[in-house]
Amino acid sequence: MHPSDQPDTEKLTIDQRLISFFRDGAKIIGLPASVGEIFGLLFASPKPLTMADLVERLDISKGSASQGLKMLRTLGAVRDVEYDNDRKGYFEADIELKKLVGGFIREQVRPHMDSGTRKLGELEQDLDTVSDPELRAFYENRIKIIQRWSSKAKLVLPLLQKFLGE
Amino acid sequence: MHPSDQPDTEKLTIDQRLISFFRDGAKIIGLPASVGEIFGLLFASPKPLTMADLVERLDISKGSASQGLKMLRTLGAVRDVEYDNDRKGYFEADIELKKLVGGFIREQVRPHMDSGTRKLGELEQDLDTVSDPELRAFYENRIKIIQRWSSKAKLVLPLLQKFLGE
DNA sequence: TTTTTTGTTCAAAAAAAATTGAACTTTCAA
DNA sequence: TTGAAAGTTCAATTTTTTTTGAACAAAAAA
Repeated sequence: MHPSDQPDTEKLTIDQRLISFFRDGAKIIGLPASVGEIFGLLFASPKPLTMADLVERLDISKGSASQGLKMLRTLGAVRDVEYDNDRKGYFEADIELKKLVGGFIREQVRPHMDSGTRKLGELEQDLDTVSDPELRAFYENRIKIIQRWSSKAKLVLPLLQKFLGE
Repeated sequence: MHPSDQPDTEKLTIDQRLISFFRDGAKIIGLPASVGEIFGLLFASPKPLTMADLVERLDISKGSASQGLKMLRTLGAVRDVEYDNDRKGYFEADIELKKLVGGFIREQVRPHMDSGTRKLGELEQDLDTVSDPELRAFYENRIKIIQRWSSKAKLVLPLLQKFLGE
């Protein structure tokens, strides 16, 4: 019997736990685990970190670190900061929920919604090609249903942003 | 030059388009493409379909059809119906947004949120193990930030459901 | 019964997505 | 300039997820 009766999970440090927390969070919203880990480490760090820090502390490749940072910057979840008047780039996690959610909606949700809206339009065009009147009426109704969903979805996003902003 | 000057996408039938629409939608919310296709075909069908219909019309395996239907039933997106007083099982798409979103939240969102909440609790426990007071104060603040996010998230879901329920 | 039809399960195969790392580019200091 | 440090890119690899299909189980018809 081992001296410690604590389960495995008890041995993790706070920063390891934060990294794991954000790794899981990233997977949930459909982002690569490495992206979540990078954000987690930055979030858990009292001072800005370099790409080399990420590579070392997360044991990931330079490629992953570079690509992950790129994605996080695009999402507005990480920002470049001056530090140590050093030529290296330093990074910091953004902690404003409004900004994080806003970036996610802008980069991940909107493009999908726009493409969905476009496809829906194409669908409507093609109604003319349906000759059987009964089937056509059925499809018309189905398309109306999706359109109702779509207009709700379009209202929800700004509402959500408003709710999360402060 | 080919006689038709229509691009490829113009040749699709309405049901093919609906299948493609829901395949994309499924991928976006992190469900397998086949699950989206099954829902799409059911949504596009004026009458209930059997598993054999799905296998034939979507050209998927019996295994995929069975698993996909299972998931869709769990989500409350598809229901069993009596039809043709036939021994076979017949299925129909559910078209109530409230129910679709509710099922998704119940099956996919809540479990993740609960696990996140648990992890957050563990994190808080471990604050005691941080001896450096400055670092500890930093972590305390970080955890507070996540807790604020978390309580917002917990308010958002019922709000969302209320908004979507007619 | 026995046979046929219907549906499920799950190990293996295929497909998709993430990650690596080496080659390349950029930037700055010497 | 040249060299070294920092960062990016992307084809190849690894990992993860999805899909398949054959074996199995359940249920009803013959």
